[in-house]
Amino acid sequence: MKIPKPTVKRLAVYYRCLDNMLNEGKTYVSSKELAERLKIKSSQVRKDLSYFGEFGKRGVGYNVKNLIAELKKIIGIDRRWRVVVVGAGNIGRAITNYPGLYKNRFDVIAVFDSDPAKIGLSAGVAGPVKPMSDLKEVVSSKKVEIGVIAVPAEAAQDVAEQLVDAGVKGIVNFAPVTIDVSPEIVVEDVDITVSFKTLAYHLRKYGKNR
Amino acid sequence: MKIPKPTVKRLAVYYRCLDNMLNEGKTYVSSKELAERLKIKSSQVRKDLSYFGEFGKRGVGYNVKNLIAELKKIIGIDRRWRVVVVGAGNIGRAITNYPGLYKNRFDVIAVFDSDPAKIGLSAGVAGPVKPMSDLKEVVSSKKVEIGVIAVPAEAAQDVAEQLVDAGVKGIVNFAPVTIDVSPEIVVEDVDITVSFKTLAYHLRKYGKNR
DNA sequence: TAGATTGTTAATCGATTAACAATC
DNA sequence: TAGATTGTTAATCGATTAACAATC
Repeated sequence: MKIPKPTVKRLAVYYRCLDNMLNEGKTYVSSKELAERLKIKSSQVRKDLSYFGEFGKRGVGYNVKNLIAELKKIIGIDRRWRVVVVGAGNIGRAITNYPGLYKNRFDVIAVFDSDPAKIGLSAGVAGPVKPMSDLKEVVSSKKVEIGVIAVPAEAAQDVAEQLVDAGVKGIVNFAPVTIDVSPEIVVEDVDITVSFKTLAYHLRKYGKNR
Repeated sequence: MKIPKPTVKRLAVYYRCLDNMLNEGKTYVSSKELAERLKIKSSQVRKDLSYFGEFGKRGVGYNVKNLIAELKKIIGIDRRWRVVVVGAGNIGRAITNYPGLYKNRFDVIAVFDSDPAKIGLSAGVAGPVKPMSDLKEVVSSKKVEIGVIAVPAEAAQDVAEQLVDAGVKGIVNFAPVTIDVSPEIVVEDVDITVSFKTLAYHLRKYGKNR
């Protein structure tokens, strides 16, 4: 069955929300409660989940722990993923040491940079920064599936090609350019400034109406 | 006229792409070229722009410089915005020192943290980390419009309330919880792990088909 | 049983796309 | 003029929502 793209994004949101609810001590939750917390409709929640199976009990709701476990399987985080980061600048280092990534089962196992001055500097959890010449060896020997591009726009395409050549299957691209790779590689683009710009757009609009 | 939400997001994408094209020395661009670069349809580009005016010349295309200027006005970045960051951890520091933010006309003017051990440490471009007790004074005296939440989930709601109380009009929330503020405050949620999870979902799916 | 909530259908709503007259 | 590309309409496609029978 074809899954709507927005549904896939929301699965991660449900997972996060349920995790918070579990911490609050909730054992059961209804689609209504979940929807209210996320400011969406309860029928949306039920529809999204229904693409993947029947996880609730009529009249009762969903068992929080159980639904979390099911979502882990659906999202693909019932296992750990190995990640390398290219670029030891602000973004690269923040990603590498972001506890939320490890918590969500992504292990950054190495950080690379082309700047000789940065090689050997500590990159926190991922040990010292490694030279680009080590990339291929590390990716293949450690069976790394995901590469993160955290370099300036000019270098992004070249880094993308090196990552693909080294053998990663997916790329998270923080560089502000569209990269061009073969279609079997999954690419997720993240532009940190987009949310600020969207905010500016809405703030401006509100201002105009006053 | 009602503007589709996806259109607003794409405006920022067009802006970024045109900026890259300008750097490549392009003076005119057609909707076809822009669309190919972004892997969308040319009619989508034209439709999106048509909500805001007529910016092209039939038979010729769009003047790159001119379209950039128009998009700046539409998005709301024909002026600079003042930003404060709360949380001097990995994410807070990366946001503060991210050159792309400054380039896109967002000025981080101060960083705050509740941890006494972090007060006074350098936060790069924004000077030393300030205590939360200074937040209200700084926001009002410097006329700050945007607040960034870069604290752990548990502290996010409290920080959101302090930011609103201090007078910000919009919030970019990096904490992995939905925050609850009065509806005239514009909130953009950013979850860094979502793109990794979406990647995991697609990688898993591809694997299954093999 | 009575009350609650699921899973699913069908209707509605919103976004994308093709097509083409207008016009540079 | 001939060729190209816009701006816009109308058709299509996809996502959300309301409604309700099923059932815990």
